[in-house]
Amino acid sequence: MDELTRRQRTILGLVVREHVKSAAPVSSRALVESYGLEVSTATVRNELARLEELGYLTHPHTSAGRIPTRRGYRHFVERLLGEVELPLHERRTIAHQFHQARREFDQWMPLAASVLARTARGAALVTVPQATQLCYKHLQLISTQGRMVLLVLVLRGGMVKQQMLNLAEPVSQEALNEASDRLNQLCNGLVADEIESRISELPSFEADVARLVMDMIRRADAHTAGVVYRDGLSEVLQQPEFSEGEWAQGLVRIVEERSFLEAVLADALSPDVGSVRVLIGGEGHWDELQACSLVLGRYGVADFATGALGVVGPIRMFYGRAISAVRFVSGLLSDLVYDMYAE
Amino acid sequence: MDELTRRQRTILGLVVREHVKSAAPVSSRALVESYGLEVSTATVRNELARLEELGYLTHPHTSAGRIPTRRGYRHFVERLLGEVELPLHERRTIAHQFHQARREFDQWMPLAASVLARTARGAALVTVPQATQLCYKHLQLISTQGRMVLLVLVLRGGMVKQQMLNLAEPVSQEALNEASDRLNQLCNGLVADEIESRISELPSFEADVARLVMDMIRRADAHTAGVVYRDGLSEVLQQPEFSEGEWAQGLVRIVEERSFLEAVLADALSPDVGSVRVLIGGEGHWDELQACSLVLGRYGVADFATGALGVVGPIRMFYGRAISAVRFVSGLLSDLVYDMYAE
DNA sequence: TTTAGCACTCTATGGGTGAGAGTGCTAAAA
DNA sequence: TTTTAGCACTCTCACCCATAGAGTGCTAAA
Repeated sequence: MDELTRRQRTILGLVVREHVKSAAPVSSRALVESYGLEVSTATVRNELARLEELGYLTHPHTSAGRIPTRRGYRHFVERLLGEVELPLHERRTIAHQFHQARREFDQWMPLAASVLARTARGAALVTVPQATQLCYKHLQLISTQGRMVLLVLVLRGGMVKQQMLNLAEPVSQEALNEASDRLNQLCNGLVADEIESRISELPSFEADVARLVMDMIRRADAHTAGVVYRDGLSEVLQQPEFSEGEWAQGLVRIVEERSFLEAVLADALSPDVGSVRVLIGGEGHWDELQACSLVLGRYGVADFATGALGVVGPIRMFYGRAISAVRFVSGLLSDLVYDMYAE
Repeated sequence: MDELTRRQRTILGLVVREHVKSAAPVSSRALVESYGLEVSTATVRNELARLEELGYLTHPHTSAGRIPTRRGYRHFVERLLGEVELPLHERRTIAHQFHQARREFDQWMPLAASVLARTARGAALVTVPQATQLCYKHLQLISTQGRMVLLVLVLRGGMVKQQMLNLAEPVSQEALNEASDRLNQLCNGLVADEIESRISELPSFEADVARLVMDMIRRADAHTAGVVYRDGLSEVLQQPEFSEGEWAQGLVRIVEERSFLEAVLADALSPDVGSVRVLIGGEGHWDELQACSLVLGRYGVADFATGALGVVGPIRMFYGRAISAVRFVSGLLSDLVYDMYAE
């Protein structure tokens, strides 16, 4: 992997930027004219040929301009982009929106998805944060009718699960309150296994409820794992590469098919909160994603609860905006999650 | 609007069925050969010409076969389809799945979407049920750290809302329990306006919480209104009419853009629980939906809580399957919702 | 090392052609 | 009056060809 000269780096950067803007192959003339290079088209052509030899650029056919290869994009993202940040006014607006919504848990994910989609100009994906260790915080049994009871379980971190249960015989709300209180005293802060070990200390009705609660905690992960908030898919589908042809398939699949998304996340997402990974054109082993790139991040509080967020777009996406948007929104979400946890 | 002869109806029905299967224009020969009609192609051609004159069929060009018009599909759905039902074994399987999930509120919507998509062979949309009249059922204040408190509000019908609040000074969990109890006694079964009228009866801390609760109840509608579960979009996008060209736009927009879906639902969805409406090719006033049809239903318990569900597909969808699937799933969901409500 | 000049290659476009599909019409048959 | 066979007609589709234009690669000179 030879070093590139300064001029080669400049030209590679310009080809990427121009192609991202125009969606068409970039010619030597276009580069010289649009960016006022101080050299002739022939010189640029020589450099383009060299960059192609090195694998950063390619040709659709002999007499077309150059387009970046995956490797070209990768080099652009890792070496040429530098540290990018959203403009201050955008950061302010976004931070303000998150501040407004800070109290309303239900709003966080849709807000994050919407902000990401608009800021990064791509389709946004945000998963619900998953607690690394789920533990009991509070339980309430609420009688609804006859023998039907609504069980509301609050886990540490504010996750709330609900389930109906059907009792063998009617129980008054007062009795339900007492049972709830007893369970709350015994189980506060415990994980599923610890609850299991204390079940024997409980009267039979409470023990039944506790068993159910254990189940709910154990399955809570699986249920929420898949909940993904999305935004902006239809805008991205209007990009020329998707407007016709079957490239749109991969884009729609990653946004709509939970299992596909999970596979890609498992493969490409970093375990570290705050880090951002870029997956370009499927990186050779996701055929459906040849025309797409993903910018993926993880947010939350390590060892407590983390979630994933990302932007999907055509391979010629605005990487600078996407990366800085993912990083910035990830930070805001992490702050919100952090505030929810007792230190 | 002239009456059609029996033979014309038969032929119209066959054209629709054949076109739905083949996705191509249907020729007179194809009809005679595939369906063993006892007449010649010339006779069929005469009838086809007549059906075209009456507006049920059209031609893409002179020497192509016929395809149904919106009117043709409409007639097919309303007059020719008759009462359709899913085969018994499918109904059994589906009912069984819903029975398994009956206790787990969070599973209802994704299950319904997944079943609908697979059964109707289209993209499924299911909205969360919205209570017609939201009323207070239970509240719990849970201290998390220092001055942060998690407020969990249960509404009648099992809807659970949560919100963080930041107190001016720390309050112990015991005091929070007492406040919760007082509010629960006073507010059980009340709607937002009734709570407002009783706020003066409460001590200041509880009154503040009650004001917040009122807000939450009033905004609960707006928040959940938009929550839509989806499934099967990527399968539908593989249909030939969407695989290239810009028809896919309308399909993706209705599935992904909340506001667009809401506009269409407001326009086309019947207010009656259990009824099913069919919107064919946008019916002339939704341009984006020219290539799509929707089969929409409403489920729930009238005057308590209802939601919408539907199937979106190409205009040449399997209307029989879609209608019966929507009707059947709607019934199952309605039963679940009914069970949640006190009579 | 850079550049001007030029030959070369490939695409995109438009016209032209022939095969094939399917219709509409007409006139005869039932 | 309805049905049908036969046939002319129309339109698409696939293919080929020629041409214009874009853009490159190469060579030789600056």
